[in-house]
Amino acid sequence: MSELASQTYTRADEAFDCLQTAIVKGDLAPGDKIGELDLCSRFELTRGPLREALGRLESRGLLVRRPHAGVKVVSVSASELVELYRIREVMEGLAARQAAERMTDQEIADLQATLNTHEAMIDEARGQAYYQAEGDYDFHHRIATGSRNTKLAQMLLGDLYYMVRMYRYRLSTSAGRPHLALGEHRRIVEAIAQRDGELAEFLMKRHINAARKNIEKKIEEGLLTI
Amino acid sequence: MSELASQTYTRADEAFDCLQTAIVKGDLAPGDKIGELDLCSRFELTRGPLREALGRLESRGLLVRRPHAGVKVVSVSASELVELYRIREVMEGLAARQAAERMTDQEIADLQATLNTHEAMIDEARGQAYYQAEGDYDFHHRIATGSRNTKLAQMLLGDLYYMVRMYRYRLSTSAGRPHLALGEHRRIVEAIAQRDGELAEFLMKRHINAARKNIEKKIEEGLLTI
DNA sequence: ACAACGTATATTGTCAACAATACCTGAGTC
DNA sequence: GACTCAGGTATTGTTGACAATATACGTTGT
Repeated sequence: MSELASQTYTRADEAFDCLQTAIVKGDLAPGDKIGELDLCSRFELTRGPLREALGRLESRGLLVRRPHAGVKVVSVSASELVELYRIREVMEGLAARQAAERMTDQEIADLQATLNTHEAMIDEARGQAYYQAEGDYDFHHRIATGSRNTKLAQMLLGDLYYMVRMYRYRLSTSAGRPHLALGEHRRIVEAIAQRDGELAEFLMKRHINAARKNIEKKIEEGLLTI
Repeated sequence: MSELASQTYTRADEAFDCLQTAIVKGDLAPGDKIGELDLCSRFELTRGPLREALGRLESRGLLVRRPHAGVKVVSVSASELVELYRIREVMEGLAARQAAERMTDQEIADLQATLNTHEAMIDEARGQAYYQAEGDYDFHHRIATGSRNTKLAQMLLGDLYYMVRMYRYRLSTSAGRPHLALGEHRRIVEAIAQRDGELAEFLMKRHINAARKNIEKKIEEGLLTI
């Protein structure tokens, strides 16, 4: 996760990663008032590094802290998930545009290669779950970093994606439309390969828009109330 | 700054605010390897809360930490400032759109009132600096919160604006075009008042685009190399 | 019986001492 | 003279104990 692996891995970093994955995977349910001591014993940590990690997580909006009252995982509503996708739409649109302008040919080739891998997985009808979870993440991850926009990548990779993945784990949403999504991914990469930033932005926005509408539909059907 | 003033203000919060303003105002120069003890004596703090604040700041990208090597304020380049404005363009565009859909009539009235205040200040030719620094910030702040998009507002207010303000203090950029900016602000508010989200988004994007081009021009002229 | 208050407890916030590590200085060698 | 390597030092990371506060419970008064 960390870019160039700062040789020494501090306890606070460890705590941060543990907590983050625990929150994302749903091991720490939202709304729970969870004590620091519980967390310490759970992750074999002491309170110092733990508190530092809690501060970071709070700053990223994954949990909320009330002084002397405790920490709880942020409770999330379905409508907020939709809001997240609206943000993704504009930010990843920008990322796609800049990626088209700035990615190296090698990076584009790699991106196409990952898409082929994903296609193979879907055709074999196994690992659909993988494709939707990690594969999709991988695709968007590459474009975010390919934008060469440090802050943009940081916001997408460090904030938004974790929140989206949190929802995904919790509700196993984003189900369905694997072939559809792959096709959309292909078109986006095509536009990037042709260095057509405007088109790449348009396609990416439409892609995420479609994902959002898919989620909204599920909410309508009452499958997604949190 | 904190939304509903959590009665008790912890030392870590204090440290966080002190450091943030110090960074934004330029009292802590970027690139400086600044020691924890120095900071402690400077802000009358102890290392515990300080470290917690440092973690939060690092998480927000205002400073970088290398284990056992120290903390330094993130050094920023002119090109990265431009990248920031590209992000602002799409995010604030979205904010304007959602604000047009969701702001209360009262909020819109307040927004118009602040614009009148700003105009009076400019006409009196005093407080231009104020208008450009705090006034502009105030305008964008209101729209961000008016979007009713929690995460969007959090990202704009908690991350992007601090970075932009950091640059502003440091280079006293964003100079010029006060009347121009005010006119653009007025048109945006008009669109919001008419509940025309699409237009509000378009105008906001163009507004920030203009600001970005203004900065790029200065960079061309060599006035803004960092 | 219900409400309000005061106390008790458990949890969080804070502090100061200890341990580990990166950087710097100096000597030695090529 | 320049480079390498080793040790010292200062700074950071970590720990455990202490202080402050919010919640919960029991008591008391109406």
